[in-house]
Amino acid sequence: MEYYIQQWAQLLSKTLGEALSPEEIMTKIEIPKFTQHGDLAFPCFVLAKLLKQSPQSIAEQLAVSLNHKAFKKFEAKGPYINAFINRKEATKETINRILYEQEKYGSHTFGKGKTITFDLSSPNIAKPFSMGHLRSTVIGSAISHIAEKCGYQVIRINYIGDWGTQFGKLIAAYKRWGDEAAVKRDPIGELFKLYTRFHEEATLDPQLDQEGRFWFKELELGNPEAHALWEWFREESLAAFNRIYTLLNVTFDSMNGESFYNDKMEAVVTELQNKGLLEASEGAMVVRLEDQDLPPALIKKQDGATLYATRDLASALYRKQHYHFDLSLYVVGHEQTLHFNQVKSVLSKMGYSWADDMEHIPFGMILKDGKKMSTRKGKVVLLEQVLKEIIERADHSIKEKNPELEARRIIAEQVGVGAVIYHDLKHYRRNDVEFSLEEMLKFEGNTGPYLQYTHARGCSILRKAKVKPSVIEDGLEDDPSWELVKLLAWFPHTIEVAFEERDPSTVAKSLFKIAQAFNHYYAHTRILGGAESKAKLGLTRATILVIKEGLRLLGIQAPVEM
RNA sequence: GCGCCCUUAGCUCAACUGGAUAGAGUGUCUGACUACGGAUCAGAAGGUUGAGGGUUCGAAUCCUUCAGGGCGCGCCA
Repeated sequence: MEYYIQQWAQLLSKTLGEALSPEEIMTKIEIPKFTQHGDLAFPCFVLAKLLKQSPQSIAEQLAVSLNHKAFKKFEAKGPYINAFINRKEATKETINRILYEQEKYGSHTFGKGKTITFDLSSPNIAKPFSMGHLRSTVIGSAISHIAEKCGYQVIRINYIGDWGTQFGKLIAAYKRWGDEAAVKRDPIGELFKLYTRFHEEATLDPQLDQEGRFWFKELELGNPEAHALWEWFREESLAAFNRIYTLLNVTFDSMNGESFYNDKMEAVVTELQNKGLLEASEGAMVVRLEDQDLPPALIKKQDGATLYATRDLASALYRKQHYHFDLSLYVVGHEQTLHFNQVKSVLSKMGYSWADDMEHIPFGMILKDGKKMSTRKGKVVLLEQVLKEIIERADHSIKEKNPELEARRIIAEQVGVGAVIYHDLKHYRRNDVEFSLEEMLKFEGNTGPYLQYTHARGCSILRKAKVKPSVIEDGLEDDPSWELVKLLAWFPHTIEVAFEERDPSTVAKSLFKIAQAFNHYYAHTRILGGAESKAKLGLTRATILVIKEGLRLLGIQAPVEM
């Protein structure tokens, strides 16, 4: 599709006697909203000033003088020139390219030789895996796939929250009210109960907070009892997280959590000291950032224990040394924007210019009744519960619609999980989303299962056709197939935009449109048999290849039957 | 109080980053050949883009004021 824009821009530039460069024209060319306005449009307003004529008359004059073999015709419509692409040629080219490249279609090379580290998921041990963690996991994972498709080498880091005052609190809570057998039976549930109880009682009894701080300090000092408890909690939690990651089909290259940086923090603190950045303030150690219009970053607490900023500094340094990243992306909720800016600023002050290569990718929160879900008060929706429920529904649905399907359980998982992932990724990542189980459990309309269903149906046709077209000789011309082909042709560009914007929803939206166009096509055209059967089958196969690859980028499976 | 973000159909969201008649999904109502899989398709209804002002050929989009909401703002992460 970009090819046509280029061609037309060159042609326009030439006929205008180079009053505008092809590049300038290219940025102006747009895709018309209405099909009767053709495939590409050029608004003539910019020319009005240059040529001192009305845009309407410019459009009229230009339209008649244009001529290019890739285009069927050019039409003036008010101040616009509309271009109509030669469909037969374009459908053939596009379909054949997809059939030839298959799952490679849409790849780019601009990331070749460069490395990106991803900070994603990063759940807190001691807290259950919530819907909020789902966002970081799923968005981060999708962007990392998209980056790979653009040629980058990616390193997925799950920076587990396995260190910090919350462990002191958890240890204190366990020592007060804990029951070993109960924790063994249901680790996450029980630990979470202890955690919320701690926060409830701490509001009445400030003594508790002190106890929590005390135990964290002990943990940092290497107290064996504290350490053993911490280790136990950590293992149990990780096992539970891994169940979820398996379901979500997410993998990591590093599970180095915050605790990994314990022995690397003192070095950071001394470095800050040596560089004269550290200051005592109200008993704590801080780096002042007034010149950046930011509040000071806290490096050490009054009692000498470290804070998350300290650990984030240590981990950033480690990642740079270890992975030599060209870009370091942090997929973290937007409520941490300030913290992230502080960390970056401190690194800059330390003289590390690569701090500019660190990028926060914020996303909106999942709200409940318009409010943030608070872990501390126990008001969270647990991802595992939601997944369980939705897989059950998918299973039920398959039983009803496709009773003889084998491996129902596996497909049900793919469909259910696909619904959850897609529901998250279809929204622009920065918007807050209101949590609605009802909405998430839907399998109709703009949903993951809709895309999967479209894919399965396409596969079904190919099975019946008993041939797998790998090249077609003739193109197609009808409206429904043309609309579909245009969308398929834009797919590579979509990938590029999705990467640049670090926005998986771009891919999700494009897939939905493709599926919609295919279903429309399918409903109005007999694919098997008849004239142009081979081209139509080719288009079908091209479509399912793109849907499958697009879903893969989003982390969603594409079953051939469902 | 200060800073950042948000407000589009009943609901959930789009709109190629300033372009033609603001579009989908869902919900409501109505239809689809004994169908290449009905988790689909077609149609109807639904809007002063939170309010006012400004910038220009042109504004949901940029600037400004106001209203409503969210998040953050030194010992949580």
